[in-house]
Amino acid sequence: MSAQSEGRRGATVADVAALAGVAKATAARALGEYGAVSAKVRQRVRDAAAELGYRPNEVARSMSTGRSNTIGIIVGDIENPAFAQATRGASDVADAAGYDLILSNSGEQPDAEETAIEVQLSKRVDGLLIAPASSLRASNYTPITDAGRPVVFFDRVVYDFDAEAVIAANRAGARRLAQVLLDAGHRRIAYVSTLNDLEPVETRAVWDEHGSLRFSPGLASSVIDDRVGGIGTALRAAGVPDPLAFVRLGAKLNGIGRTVTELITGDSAVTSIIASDSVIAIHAFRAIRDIGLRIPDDISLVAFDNAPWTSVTEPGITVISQPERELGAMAARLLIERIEGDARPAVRHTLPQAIIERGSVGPPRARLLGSIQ
Amino acid sequence: MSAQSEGRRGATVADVAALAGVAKATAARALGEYGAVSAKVRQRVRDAAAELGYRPNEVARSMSTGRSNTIGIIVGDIENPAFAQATRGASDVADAAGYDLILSNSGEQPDAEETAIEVQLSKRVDGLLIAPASSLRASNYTPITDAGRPVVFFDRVVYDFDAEAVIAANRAGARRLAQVLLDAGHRRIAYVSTLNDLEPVETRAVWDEHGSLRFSPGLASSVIDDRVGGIGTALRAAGVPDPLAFVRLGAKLNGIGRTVTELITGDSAVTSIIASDSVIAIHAFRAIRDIGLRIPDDISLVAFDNAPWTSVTEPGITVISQPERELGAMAARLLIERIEGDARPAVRHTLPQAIIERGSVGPPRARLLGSIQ
DNA sequence: GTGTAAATTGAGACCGGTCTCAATTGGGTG
DNA sequence: CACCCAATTGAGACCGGTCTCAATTTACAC
Repeated sequence: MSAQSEGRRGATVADVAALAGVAKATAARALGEYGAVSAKVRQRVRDAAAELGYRPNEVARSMSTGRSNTIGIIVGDIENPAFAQATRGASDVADAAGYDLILSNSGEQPDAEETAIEVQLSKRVDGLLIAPASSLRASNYTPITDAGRPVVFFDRVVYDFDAEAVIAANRAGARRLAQVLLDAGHRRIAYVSTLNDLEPVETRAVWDEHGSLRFSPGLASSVIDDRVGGIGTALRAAGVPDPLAFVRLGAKLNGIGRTVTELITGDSAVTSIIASDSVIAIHAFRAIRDIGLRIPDDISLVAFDNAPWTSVTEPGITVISQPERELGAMAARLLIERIEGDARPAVRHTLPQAIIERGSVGPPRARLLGSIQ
Repeated sequence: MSAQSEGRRGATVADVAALAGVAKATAARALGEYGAVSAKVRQRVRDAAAELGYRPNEVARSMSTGRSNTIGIIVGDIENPAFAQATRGASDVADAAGYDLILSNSGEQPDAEETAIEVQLSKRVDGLLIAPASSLRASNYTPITDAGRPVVFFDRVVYDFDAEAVIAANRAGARRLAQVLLDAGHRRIAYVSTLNDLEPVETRAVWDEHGSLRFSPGLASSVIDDRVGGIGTALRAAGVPDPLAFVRLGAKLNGIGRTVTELITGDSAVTSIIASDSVIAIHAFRAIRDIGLRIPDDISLVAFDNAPWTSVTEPGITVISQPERELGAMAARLLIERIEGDARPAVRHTLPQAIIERGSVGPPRARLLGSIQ
C-alpha cells in the first residue's frame, strides 16, 4: 500500500500469480482471457489482482504480441475544424474497436510529416491515418508499407501511392457550385485558394475526351486539384472562353483581402467568387463589405465548408458542406479492417458533398469599377 | 530485402550488432547515444544500421526504461474549437520536447473519462493532460497519482484534487463582461449556459466578506462556476437586487432558442444576454433575429469565446477571448517539467482573458413585450 | 479399477531494448 | 618495460507480458 502511494511500479502478473498461488502463465491466462483456465482458479486470480490493484501493462503486451492497439493519425492542423471533425470521427470508431489514437500535426509540411511517420512507426502503431501534406510526395509513405503497416489516406489522395483513401467528391461539388453561379448568369467567376503550388496551373491543364479538366502533374493538393478541375470543367461546358483566368492559388492569409479586392475592382472585374474554404470566405466577405459592395446585389460569394458563421451572416452564404466527420470515421473503419487482416486491393472511396443554398448568389452586375472609390 | 518488403519484423539491435561484428550491448550504446563507444565502432554500427534499415523499437525501449515519451490528453470533444486549439498548443510543446500525444475524448462524461484514464495509464503514458469532465469528481484522478504519474488540468479545475492546473481568468472576465452591460445601463442581465448541473444554483450561493459570490458545493464546471460567480458579484456590486434571477443553466442545445425567447419576451423581460459560449451565442443571435428584434437597439448580446463569426455579423458581437492555445501549451510545459523531475507543490495558474468590444451592446430598451407579435 | 482423451497447469523461452558488472584494451608515466 | 587507471567492450539479467510445449490432473467409459 505504501509502496503504491509512493508511486512505485504497480503489481505485475507475477505478483498476482504469487498471491493467488498459481504459476505466472496461469495467472496471465486468467487475466488476459485467453487459453483455458478453470473457473475456480480464474476467480482466485481475479481476487488477487483486485487486491493488488493490478493494471495490465500494455507496453509489455505490445512487446510480445507485436500489436499496440494504437493508430497514428496525422493531420495538417488539428485547429482546423475540418481536421478536428475528421479526427473525432476516427476517434469514435477507434475507441469502439479498442484502439487509441496518437495525434500528430504536420503543419502541411511534407518534411514534418515524414518525421511524424517515422516516430509513429517507431512507436509501433498498428496502422496510420493520414491527411497527406502533399499529394505529390509518395516517398513519404513507403516506410509505412516497408514496415508492414497499413495506411489509409483521408481528405486528400496521394497520386502515385497505392493505398486506400477516403475523400469527398470535390470535383462534383465544385462543378455544382460553379453551376449555381453560371445559372445565375455569371461568366466571370473567380476561385481563391491558399494552396501554395509553385508552377502555374494553366500550363499543366489537360482536357480529356469528355471535356473534363485534369492536371499533369496534379496540383499539390488533390482537393484543390479536384476543385479547380471541376470548376474549369463546368465553365468550359458553359462556353466560358478562358476557364482558368480567375483562378488564384497561393493567396497568403493576410493577402486574401487584397486578392479579392483586385479580382473585383481590377481588370478582371469578376462578378462572383468561389472561396476554397471558410477562412478565405470570411476574408472575402469582409473585403467585399469594406469596399462598400453588397452581397448578392453587387457580388456573389459561395464557398466550400459549411462553417457556423456562414448561416448567420446577412445574407447567409451558399456553401458546399463536407462530410468531414464521416471521412475520418470511414478511414478509421477501413484501416482497422486492414489491421485485422483484410487484404483486398486498395480503392478510393468518395463521399458525397451537399450544397446548401442560402442567399449569397444573385445575378451578375455590370462592371462596377466606375462606381467605386 | 525481400524479407523487408514482405512486411516482416524489422532489424533489431542484435541484427545490427551481428553485421557490425560487435556485441549487442555495444551496438545498443552506439545507436542509443548513451554510454561510451569509440568513434570507430560507432561509425561501423551506424553503417550497419543504415544498411539494414534499422528503426529503433520504442515499445521495447519503453519496456525497459519505464518511460514512453508519450503524454495522454483527454478533452471533452476535439471538435470543440477551444479544445482543438488547446490540443494544438499542447502538441507543439510536446513535439518540441520529444513527446507524443495520445488523444481521448471524454464527451464530458466522467465515466468515459475514467475509462480513458485507465486505458492511458495501461499504455504507460508519462503523464496526463486533462480538461476535467466534472470539477466535482476528484476520484477519477486518484489512479493517476497512485500510478506515480503527474497530471495537469487545463481549462477547468477539480475542486478537491491537488494538482497543477492552468485556467483562464473567467471570474474576472465575467465581471468585465457584466460591467460592460451594467455601464450601458442594463439591470436585467441573463446568463445562458448548457452546463447540466442538477441542483439549483441559488441555494448554493455563498457571499463572502468581500461581496464575492461563491458556490458550495461548486458548480460541476469550474468555468461556469467562475463565470456565474463573476457575473453575480458584478451585479450585486451594482445594486441589482436578485443577481441570479436570470441565470439559466442546463439549456439543451436545441432549446437555446426557446430559452432566449422566453428570457426576452416572458416575465423576465431581460434586456441583455451573456452567452456562455459561441454556440449558445449563435443560437441566441438567430432567436433574437427570428423574433424580429435588433441588436443592439432592442437587445444587447455578449459572449464568451471569440469565434470567427462574431466578427462578421452585423453588428459584430462583443466577446471575451480565451487564451485556449496557451492554456494547452502551458499545461504541457508544466506537465513535462513534472515528468522530468520537478516536484514543487502544485499551483493553479490563471491566464488573462481579453475583452473585444464590438457593436452588440447598446442602452437597454424598455419592456418590449407589447410591441412584439 | 483402469485406460484414454481432454482439460488444466507449470516451466521457461521470447519480444527488443537498457543497464549493470566484469573483462579487456589502451594510454600515459616513471 | 612494467604499472596503473581510464576507456571501451562483452555477457547476460531484466522489464512484464505472451505463448509453446510438456507434465499433470480430471472426466468419463468400459
